[in-house]
Amino acid sequence: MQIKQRLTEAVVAAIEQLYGQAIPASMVQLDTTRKEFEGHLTLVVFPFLKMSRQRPEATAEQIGTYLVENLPEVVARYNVIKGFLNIVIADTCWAALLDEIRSDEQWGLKPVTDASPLVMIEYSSPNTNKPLHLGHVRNNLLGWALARVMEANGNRVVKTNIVNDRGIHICKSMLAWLKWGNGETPESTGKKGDHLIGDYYVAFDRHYRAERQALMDTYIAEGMTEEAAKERAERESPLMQEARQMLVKWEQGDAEVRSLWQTMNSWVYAGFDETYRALGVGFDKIYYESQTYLEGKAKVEEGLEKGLFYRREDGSVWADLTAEGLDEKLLLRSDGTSVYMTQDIGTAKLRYEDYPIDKMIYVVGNEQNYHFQVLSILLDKLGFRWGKDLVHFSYGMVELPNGKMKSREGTVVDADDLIAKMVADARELSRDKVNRLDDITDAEADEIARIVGMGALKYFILKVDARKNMLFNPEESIDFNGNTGPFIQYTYARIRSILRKSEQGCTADASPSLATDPSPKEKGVDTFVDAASQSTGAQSDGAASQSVGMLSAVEIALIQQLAAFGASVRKAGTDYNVSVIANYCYDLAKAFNGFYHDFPILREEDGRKRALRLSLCAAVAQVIRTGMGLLGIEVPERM
RNA sequence: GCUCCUGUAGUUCAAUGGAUAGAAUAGAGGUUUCCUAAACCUUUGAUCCGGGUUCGAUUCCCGGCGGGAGUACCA
Repeated sequence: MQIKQRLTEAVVAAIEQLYGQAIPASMVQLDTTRKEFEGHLTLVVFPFLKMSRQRPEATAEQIGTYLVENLPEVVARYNVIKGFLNIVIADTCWAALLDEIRSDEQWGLKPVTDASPLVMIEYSSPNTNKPLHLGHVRNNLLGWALARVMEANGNRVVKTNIVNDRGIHICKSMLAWLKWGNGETPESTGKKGDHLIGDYYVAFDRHYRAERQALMDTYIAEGMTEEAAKERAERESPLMQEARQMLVKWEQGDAEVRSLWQTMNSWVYAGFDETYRALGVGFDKIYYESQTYLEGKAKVEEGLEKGLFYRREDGSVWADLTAEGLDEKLLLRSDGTSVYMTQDIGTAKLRYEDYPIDKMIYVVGNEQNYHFQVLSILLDKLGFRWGKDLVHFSYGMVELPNGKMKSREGTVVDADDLIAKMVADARELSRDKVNRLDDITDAEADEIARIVGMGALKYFILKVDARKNMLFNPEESIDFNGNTGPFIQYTYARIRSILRKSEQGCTADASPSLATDPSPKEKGVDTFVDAASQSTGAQSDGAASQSVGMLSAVEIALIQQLAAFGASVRKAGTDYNVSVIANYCYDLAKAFNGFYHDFPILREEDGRKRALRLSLCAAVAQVIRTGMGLLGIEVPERM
């Protein structure tokens, strides 16, 4: 924000001049003034007391006087309360800022160039044996939003997905399909492929449990302890043995197994694509574990030769991380097959070859914090430039009222079901309100319901700090009122409605509406600055709604909030916290609604005030659209 | 046991070490001949406990207590 920056510089100069001390800009703390005091920005003077060697009030007075004298075009006046210097910014500054916002569609975002750092973000990363559930939804929405936020902070972003397409889990589904599938396909059943495969995964588990239980009962009857019986049953279960054999065949490249594997995976991918499309997420580059796990093995062998790792007598390969305060970590099993960590190393190798990565971000649940701590150290040892500083964007679990979601126990909230329900609810809700949109077509109503339903779902998830576990109660549907996505979308739709009306009105009576001004560049500045400067004689007594010339306190507060957008984007980027943007958008919409309720816009008779308010409306709509866009949330023209 | 994360109104969430801890929802009450009432206004209600650091602590440090996760030749 320009105003804040100029003030900061002036304060640094003031300290230099008054107390002869050079201070870093970071010492200048300027907060938004609390609404019970007069002022826009408040300087906290406590940090300067040691230099001034005076009481807080006296210090604040001195700095305030300096600012009024040396920066009169910005600082209109000030007041002091204890150690807080409340600064009133000149109207002209706010008016100019409004024009600045309107002149740049991308306002608040940093541009990306070829020289920008390259950030790779891995997210989604599904297993191919079951459909996506609410936990994946959180991952996908966070990953997408984080990518947008990193872009908005001036980074080139590559979005990537590592698909876990091989392993025992997919063999279980394959086996179950062979045994009980009767040749079913997505076409023959009309089921999405990922759901069909998921059903077989569950079927396998059901049969396996029954089988295991029967074996256990036999062993216990033979006199084994329950624990020993369970262990033996798991080892000797014919179903599980078959699944393991299938995995071995897969690794050996058995044509029949590979062919089935490919067919079933293709069903799953078609299903995933549909879900990804509904969520509005996508990827620039997709990796498959079936293509990376061998690379990982090679990389581990390489590390073994360099003496970074060691081999035990049974043939397994380990990394000793006790020097780093961690344990020893398995990298290759005694039979030479790879583990999770091996695959991540292999994936890293391929990515390293494909892109000049400056920073790598993994969007993965917090249950894997330890894994990424280890991965970072291993990649660093293996010579990956970005390994040491890799970011594990660790997010919390989505919990249900009765605990965690468990695929096998069927206590999951299915992504497709949830999406369908949100859109259906939005459609249902809009039925009561369509009377005001009487010319609407069914297709348009469907599209609005999609935007609003998805908006509710996305905002519900993204407004929460990603690190925290969050609760989802399927009994209570996600809200459309209050602090929600639709609230913000509604605010946007209302503004758009006003701007449309003003366009119609403008062509009719040629009133000075900025919303329809064909050349945004020539609008505003003169009009607003003139209007505002004529009013500088007027004094505000701080009463909330009293106008200061053209700009009321409420309008200035709105502009000030708009001005803070860039800072929110930066904070979201440096903290890797997209919820900052969600909360910003809510606060802005909330503030606008108050303004909308109390102030006439189209009905305002003073042409210049009307133009200014329309411009303010347009700026709010613009920032809401940009901010929500960073979250991957669309905004409707009507709703 | 050890490591990490986390404890804020009844509930779901906010608060770069700053002024009287904000919202939403639920509860109570109000607002529509007027630009979209998915809105607006009023009201009830909270920092787990004990120390420490300092002008100032929900925030940082130490110790408890509660919740979650990890500590697999699973991914």
